[in-house]
Amino acid sequence: MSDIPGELPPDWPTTEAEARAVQDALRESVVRDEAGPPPGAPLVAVGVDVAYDDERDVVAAAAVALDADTCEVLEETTAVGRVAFPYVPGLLAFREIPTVLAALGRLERTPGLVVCDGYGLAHPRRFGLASHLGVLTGLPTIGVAKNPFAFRHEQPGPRRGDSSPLLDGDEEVGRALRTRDGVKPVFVSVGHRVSLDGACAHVLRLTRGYRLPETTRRADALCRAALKRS
DNA sequence: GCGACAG
DNA sequence: ATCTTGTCGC
Repeated sequence: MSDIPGELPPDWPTTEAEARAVQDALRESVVRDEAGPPPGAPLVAVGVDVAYDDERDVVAAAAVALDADTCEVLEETTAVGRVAFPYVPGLLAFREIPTVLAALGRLERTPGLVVCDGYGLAHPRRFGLASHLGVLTGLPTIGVAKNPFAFRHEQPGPRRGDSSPLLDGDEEVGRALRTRDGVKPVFVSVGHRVSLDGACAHVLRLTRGYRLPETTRRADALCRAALKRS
């Protein structure tokens, strides 16, 4: 087994006020001055995602480890749990991380990079899901979101690889990155221990013929399947 | 105060 | 996220 803590810290919050306090306490632990794994070198890239059944109050998470060079699947794990937190914009981590951590903890390999669904530093308190998961595991993480959340951006150029800054006021908190010619961009932000340039480079490298990187596509498919089987 | 708002 | 059929296009 990898040495990822598969369980939650003892102070895991149950109320919105506690959750915001946890974010404020942990946000300074985000490491921003590491370049992260060099794009192009051998890398185990892990995608994580979560699916919900609010009727049954069930949540399923998946972690899929890929060879970043070939996108070959190396390993897949899942975990099922109870929905422990409502969806509140800005507090997504508290809804997703418990089950994601359980799935990650079942991985044999240690991820070189974790690709999350959502945001990292592009967050009202600069501590979105990807940053939170990074701080809890110590792993390099990035966030790839399908929507710009509350942030502004100019339309990037039309070609794959074109990008424009994602802005909170005048601060660049992420990037709108075109992964396919003429297709709506994805929104990339730093989670932990990776630069923004590196994050975008990895996203492009992990994207093969679809808008979303293979890591998130695989994780999305797997957690949905795990939810049905549960 | 009101609306918008990752998944 | 999830509810949901067909449909247009490469």
